[in-house]
Amino acid sequence: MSERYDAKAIEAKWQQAWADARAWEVADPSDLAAPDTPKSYVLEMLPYPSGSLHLGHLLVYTIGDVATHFRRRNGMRVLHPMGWDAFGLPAENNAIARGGHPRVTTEANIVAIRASMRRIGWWIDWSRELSTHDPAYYRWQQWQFLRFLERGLAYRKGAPVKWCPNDQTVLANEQVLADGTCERCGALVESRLMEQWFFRTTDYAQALLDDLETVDWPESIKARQRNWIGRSDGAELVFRIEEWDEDITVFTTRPDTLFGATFFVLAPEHELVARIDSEEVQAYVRRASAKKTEERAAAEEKTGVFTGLHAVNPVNGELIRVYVADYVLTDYGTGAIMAVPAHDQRDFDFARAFELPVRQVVRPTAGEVDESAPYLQHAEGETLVNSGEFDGLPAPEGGRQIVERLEREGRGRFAVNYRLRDWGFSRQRYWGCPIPVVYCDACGIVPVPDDELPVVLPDIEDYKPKGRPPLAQAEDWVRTACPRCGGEGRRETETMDTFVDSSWYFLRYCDPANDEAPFDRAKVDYWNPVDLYIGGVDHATMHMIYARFWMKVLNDLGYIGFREPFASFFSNGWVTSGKTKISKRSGSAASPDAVVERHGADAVRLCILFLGPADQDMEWTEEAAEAMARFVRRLWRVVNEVAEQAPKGEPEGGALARKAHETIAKVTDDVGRRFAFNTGISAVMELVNEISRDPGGRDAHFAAQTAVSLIQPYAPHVAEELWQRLGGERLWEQPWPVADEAMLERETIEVVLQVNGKLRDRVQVAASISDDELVALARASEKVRAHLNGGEPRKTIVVPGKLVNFVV
RNA sequence: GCCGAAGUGGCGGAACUGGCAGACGCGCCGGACUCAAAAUCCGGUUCCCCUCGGGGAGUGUGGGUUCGAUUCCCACCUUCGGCACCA
Repeated sequence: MSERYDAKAIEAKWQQAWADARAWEVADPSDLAAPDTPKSYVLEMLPYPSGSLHLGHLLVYTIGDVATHFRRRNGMRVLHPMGWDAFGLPAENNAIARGGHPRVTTEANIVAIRASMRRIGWWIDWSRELSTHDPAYYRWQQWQFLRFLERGLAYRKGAPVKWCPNDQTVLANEQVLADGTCERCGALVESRLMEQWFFRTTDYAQALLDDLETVDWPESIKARQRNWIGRSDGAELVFRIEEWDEDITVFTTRPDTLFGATFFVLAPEHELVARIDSEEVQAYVRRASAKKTEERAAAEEKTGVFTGLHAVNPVNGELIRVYVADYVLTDYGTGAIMAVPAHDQRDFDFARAFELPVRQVVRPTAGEVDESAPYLQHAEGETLVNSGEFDGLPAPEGGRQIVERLEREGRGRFAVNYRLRDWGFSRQRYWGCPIPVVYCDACGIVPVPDDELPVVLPDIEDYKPKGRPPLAQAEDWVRTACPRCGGEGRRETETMDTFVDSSWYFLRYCDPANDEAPFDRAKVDYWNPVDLYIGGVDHATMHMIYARFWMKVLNDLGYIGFREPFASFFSNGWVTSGKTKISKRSGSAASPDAVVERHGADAVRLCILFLGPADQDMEWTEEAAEAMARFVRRLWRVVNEVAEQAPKGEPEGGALARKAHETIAKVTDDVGRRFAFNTGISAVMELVNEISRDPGGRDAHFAAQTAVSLIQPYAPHVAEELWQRLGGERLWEQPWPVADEAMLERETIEVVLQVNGKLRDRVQVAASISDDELVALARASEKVRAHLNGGEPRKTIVVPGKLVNFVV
């Protein structure tokens, strides 16, 4: 009998061996321009060190780790680094609530998480570790910001912004959830007019949309980004306000309905509305702005007020009434619309409430028109009516011709509108990267010179925002000489959104110690784009859009040679542990530390991937962890038996050897191409079951070596130990096994014999059998003959290697 | 409303380009080893009929293509996720 399996001892032993060999570090090739081996950059989204590791981390980093091992052993130079998204609100709020500097708590968390990660045995190149709160890192972020600023890609403007009253800071649009609450804390977000820093993401809206075609991402993630960018094709049309003789542009996707515009609406926040000298109008505007965005959308009845003004329809000169109504949004399109109640539900509702005319201008070619609802179709089958010279044209064509005419008259043009808006990135909080500018009364906004970077975040006493950013307390820090005129200047007291930190961190891993530039272009161009990016869907529209935007800018500025950061993306599922019974012994809920302590790292790594497909949500259960611990023990026992009993040497090509080769083919496909980790593990379990039937027998040694080698990416420690017991050395350096195709061909295969599609018999035949021989063999089968009833088949279907089917 | 994903045993889930549906695991049932229990090992486990051999039904529903459909096509139902007074 072999000795008891001791996970803790084996895992510690091999982790020490790898550390001694510095096995997990990866060097750049000696010639970056002509690399010796293919590279692969495997990256998971960097963790936020606000607490300790959780089961979600366990999944993400184990997926990346398995991919890392697999690619490494397939002869690739694999970069698999780790870093810390250290800035951000939770650390700061925690500091406010419990005292202590956010840096202290954050760094303590990093120490703990790093220890957990090492205990799990992830194959991470710790020599490239970075943290976003390190001045050596954010120095270069400030440097890049200044390059953006020079090109006008970072700018300041006063704009209505989303304000979280709980976190006392501005939020980016992406950080506000659909129900109008803060993505971080859940508080209802307000709208405020504030001076803010923005990045010009809208300049890149079309590129962000187009380049989605070039990346290998799940369709659902691409769809979310398309949705978020929200391209609409239509036209901008110019209406004149008759009383003021002033032009207002509207955006519409339905220029074909222009003759049906029977009134005109301005958003309450539209700049012209403030100039309307009417107490009734201004009272309405005040009421509307008091309402939350959410209430506005939920309102059953359309509300609004007539301004007394009239707009001139550019296509026919018709005068229509101008209303102010809050169903028109200020931040989409131009904040003004032409209202076509006959063909738009919202305009129809408003027209009903205010008894405005409804004029149908698009008719279906066949069928009756229902006057009680707007007619919304817009296709070749629909034709224009009541539209002057354009009558009878198909709707889309009519729309084109209307815009073309207005274009000639200077009253319109084809236009594209995006839902995407510029990224507001300044935050009125302490724990973030300082924005390196100085305000000077004489010179305005003055960038801090490159050689004075980094602008280091100063220590302060109280992190709580009190109507001004907490950094304003650091008066000695704020007061500084203007870099341009030397006069009195004040430093920017707002900090950057943490999404800036995570927009380029994957570049820094390629050259983490560089103190002369953010990175060396040759190194970054060698490793990037990231070949496999792994993370949660929750970052599909924030981080993943910002990082793409950042790369496009860096490419345009000539700092990098690629435009997309993430060539392929794997979106991992959520892990829950709701139903897990908390063990009385451990006394704590399912945390990676606790489950690793109970079951060992190998079992836990296997378990998280065996629970189900890694891109779907899953539930962690103690039963599942026990099951995988059981498998590891079984593997241990079976392989040890093989090591003691089975003859070594070349495989003899028996059934077990064949099974081993089949398993190689299956696992290679599952890990390498399909990311089907659960079925890959199943295949190895199946092989181990086979071996256990006769652990001293023919081919058992080879089969055991194969099983151990294949399970190595999942359970590297036990695999290493067992490999050694089977007589091998340094499994981590062994090439990934290759299925012997010739053997798979050589052996016999099972062929299914059918009559009329029904299974009648099975025969084992040589894989090399010819179709004719196979058919003859099938005819000879008594079971088949019984169903042929002595007759001749009408048709014979042969699927090579699979079946013969006689149709009678 | 628009966009996306998914419906398979008691459960998690397999079935890669149309070819033995239910791999692998959990749970359950039976057995071995134990004074006993735990652990471990062996066998069984979609449902319904059947005396053994076996037969019939079956992958959300209804059609279709095909010798053959979980897989392809059409229509529908349900669930989950994203976006949305977006002009």
